[in-house]
Amino acid sequence: MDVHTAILGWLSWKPASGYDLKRVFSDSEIFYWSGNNNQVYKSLLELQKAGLVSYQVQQQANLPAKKIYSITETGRLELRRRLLDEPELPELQKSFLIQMAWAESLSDDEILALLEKYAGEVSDRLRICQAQAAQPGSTPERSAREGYIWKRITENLVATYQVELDWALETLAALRGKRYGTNWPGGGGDEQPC
Amino acid sequence: MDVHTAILGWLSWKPASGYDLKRVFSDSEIFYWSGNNNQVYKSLLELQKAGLVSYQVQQQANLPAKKIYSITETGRLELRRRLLDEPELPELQKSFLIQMAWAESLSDDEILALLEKYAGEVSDRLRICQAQAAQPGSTPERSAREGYIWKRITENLVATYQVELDWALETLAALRGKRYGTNWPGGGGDEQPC
DNA sequence: CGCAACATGTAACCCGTTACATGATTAC
DNA sequence: GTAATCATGTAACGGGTTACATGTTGCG
Repeated sequence: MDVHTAILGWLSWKPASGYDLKRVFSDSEIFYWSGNNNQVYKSLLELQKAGLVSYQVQQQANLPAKKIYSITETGRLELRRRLLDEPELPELQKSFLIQMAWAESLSDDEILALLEKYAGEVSDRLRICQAQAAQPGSTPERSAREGYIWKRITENLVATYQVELDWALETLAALRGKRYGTNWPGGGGDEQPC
Repeated sequence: MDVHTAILGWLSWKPASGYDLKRVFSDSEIFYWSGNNNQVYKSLLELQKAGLVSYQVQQQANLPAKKIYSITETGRLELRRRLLDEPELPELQKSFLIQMAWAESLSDDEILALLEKYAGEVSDRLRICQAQAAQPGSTPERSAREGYIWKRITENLVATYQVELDWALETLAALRGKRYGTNWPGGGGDEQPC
């Protein structure tokens, strides 16, 4: 999934400058992966050449001029086309699992320390996501449907980090108690401590 | 989180050829992201130059010769060092969420179709993960601790896909029923339908 | 004075993907 | 015969990251 789609999507909501886009992407949990100068400015140039976006220069007193980009009609069509593409599975790159996988040469204490660190970081991130979910106005809500979808998007991220945290804490507890047996806690093997 | 670590890790369990590594990585859910010729063979050359791995050529009747790579003592030390690195947060690239985010220009039916497709694919992947969890011998179990950790790794993936599936199904149900309100189903906002 | 925020861009690099190249054997 | 598996590699490309380059305003 490329930056172009993310930019077209955002501009289909409201116009923005390259700087705006860069900031909003790198601050966001969903779009973070396209939050750097190079991509944004390069993509905007390409999109503009392809006629999918256009811009107007806006002069500002005491601040540098900015290029306000808007999506064109062609751009809207192209975005629609991309939105209808086959959905892709999430790409999970959990490098921590690789660390765990080959941790046999580490001591119990070293593994526990890693897991604690991991749980802490996941927990921090979880709280950030929950906080972002709370602040209004930063997401589009042109219809009840759209508002609901955006709520679900943040819930998706929260839920994802939540299972990750649960997983880490349960693994931690089991390793601390040296409970290596066949599924003491629940029974089903799933993360749903009802 | 590079391929080097993944390779060193695997070789710390047992020796393998480039071909073995490539196959085992691309078939795996955890290591899939390093499953291509180029990376594996290039990494092996670099690791060997750095003295972290060594190889012996093994001739085979009726089959091409293969280079069996083993980890060196230096390699083990280097691996240990990498295992103790700060754990990284999982990198979640859920391009589907971007599709949902800007779906305002799509009709209800189009969005429902996307969600159904997504749920189907996640469900398929989930079943693959669960199946892989069942087959023994493919993962190291040099100690009860290691066996447990590998079990937890597969459980992590299963749990991750499970929340994703639950999320898709609940979103689907809500959109079908046009329930855009504030959290009808549970109450907490979390994915735990107890 | 130095640093952060505003604002736009470029250059170099890393790493992963796709595709290409070779060549023997086995199975359909 | 033609495709798949075994086995090793290279080349070209794409996309994302880091760092560089430039210039003003405002804050501590």
